[in-house]
Amino acid sequence: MITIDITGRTPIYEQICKSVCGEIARGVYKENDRIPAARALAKELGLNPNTVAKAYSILERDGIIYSVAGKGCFVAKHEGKADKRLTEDFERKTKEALSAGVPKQTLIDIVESAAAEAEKGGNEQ
Amino acid sequence: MITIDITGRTPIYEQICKSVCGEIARGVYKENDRIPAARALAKELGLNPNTVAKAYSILERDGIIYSVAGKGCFVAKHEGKADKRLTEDFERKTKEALSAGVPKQTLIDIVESAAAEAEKGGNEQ
Amino acid sequence: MITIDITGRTPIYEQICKSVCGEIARGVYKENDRIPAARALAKELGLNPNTVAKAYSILERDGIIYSVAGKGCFVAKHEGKADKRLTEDFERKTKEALSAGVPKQTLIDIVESAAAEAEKGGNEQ
Amino acid sequence: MITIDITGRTPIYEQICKSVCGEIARGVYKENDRIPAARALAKELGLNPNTVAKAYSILERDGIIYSVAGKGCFVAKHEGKADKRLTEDFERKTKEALSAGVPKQTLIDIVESAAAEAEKGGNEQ
DNA sequence: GTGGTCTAGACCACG
DNA sequence: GTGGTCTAGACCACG
Repeated sequence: MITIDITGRTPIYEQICKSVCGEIARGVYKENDRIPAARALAKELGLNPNTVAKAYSILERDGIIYSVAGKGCFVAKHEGKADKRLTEDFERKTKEALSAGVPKQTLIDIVESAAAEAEKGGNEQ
Repeated sequence: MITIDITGRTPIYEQICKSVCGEIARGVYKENDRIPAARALAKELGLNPNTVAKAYSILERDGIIYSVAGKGCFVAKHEGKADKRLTEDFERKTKEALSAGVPKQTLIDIVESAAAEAEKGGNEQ
Repeated sequence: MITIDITGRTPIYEQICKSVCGEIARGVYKENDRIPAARALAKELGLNPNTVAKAYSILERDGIIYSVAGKGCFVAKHEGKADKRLTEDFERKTKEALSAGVPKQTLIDIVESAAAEAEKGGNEQ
Repeated sequence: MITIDITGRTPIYEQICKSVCGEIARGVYKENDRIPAARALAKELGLNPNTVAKAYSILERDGIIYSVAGKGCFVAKHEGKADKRLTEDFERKTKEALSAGVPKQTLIDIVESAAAEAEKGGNEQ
């Protein structure tokens, strides 16, 4: 399930990109699988079709999906790009925290406790 | 030293907040210490005074500093708020990555390698 | 109707915050209702847009409204924060007066007579 | 005991005025009593002498004290002006709250609970 | 159109 | 000198 947060600084199209990459990384969509039509997804999420179209065009530009006119969008042979996209924000924030002087161990502790909480919270997926 | 990154989505005033919190967390400024005058910092960074003033007023609202009109801004008894502010982005991105299905170990590996690189890169701090 | 008092020590942005909270508390705007666009309100009140924007951003930080860039500002699930904001100044002044030695009954008398006068003066609301 | 809050919007000289009025209203200083010398009070509170002098000159202008060159400042026949000064902020905030739509009873409840808390807290004075 | 950010510059009270 | 407030006006991303 894709959930969109209209509050906050992350643009909606970016959230869509992340969600699709997440589903690709988790194997929901495999290479050459068709992903949901932009218009259908827009309707489902109550978004402007242009917003979803923008997300898809970014994913295409990044080599994660490819589009076939009149057919739809499909997962490309992306060689891990989808996975990398999921962690690039995390990596940037890691570097920022480290350069601000936060000790490595503090960060690892945060990861551990977040993971423990996530495990406890829900066993879906 | 505070460095500002013009590119990217993080507003300048937010970067200033982070930098000041970093210096407080590292003990550069202790409780009731005076932090640099808004106008002086603006001049040093080549920014408009309003931008620094905005950052300072946010830090005051958050209880990390207090301002005395006509005197300056001082570090408040903030009870770890400065430290928390440095890691809250990291924590949010950790949770996002985990809920997207990224394995805990992948995140820890990223932290480790970023820390190794940071250590190699510069020995300041 | 929002009226602004230029004289006195209360900043304009604070008066806007109070006014908006008053309208939320009175039910003029309910949860998820859109409040007036910052620029429209500024024009109506003859103020600079930045002043209204400052008020709105404070209300957002306080969790009373949330903003959706490109859409507008909306009333948040604020759990009485709007009401509390309307009485916090009064409460502070109550405590100050009491600790200065003003008898409780004197304060109640003031409230009673102010309320009587307000009722007589105008029947709006 | 006079305590000064250097944070917040209330100027120091205004706080001094309030404190002196409070002591007059409570009968600590009676008509024609000498109040503390400005310079002595400044030293005691760690303030700039000009700040205390400003407070005293305002009290004199308002007819609450009178000064005798070379002798000091004394409590004037002020006919309740000192008491009124202690409640004028409270009265203003009462009116603001009422005009914002806060019910009279809510304000009275706040006074009652603040008084109850004050009684419980300390029995000094 | 909407909010978000930033620059530029002014004036003020306070101390 | 210092912070606080405000106006004026610009540019941007988003949708």
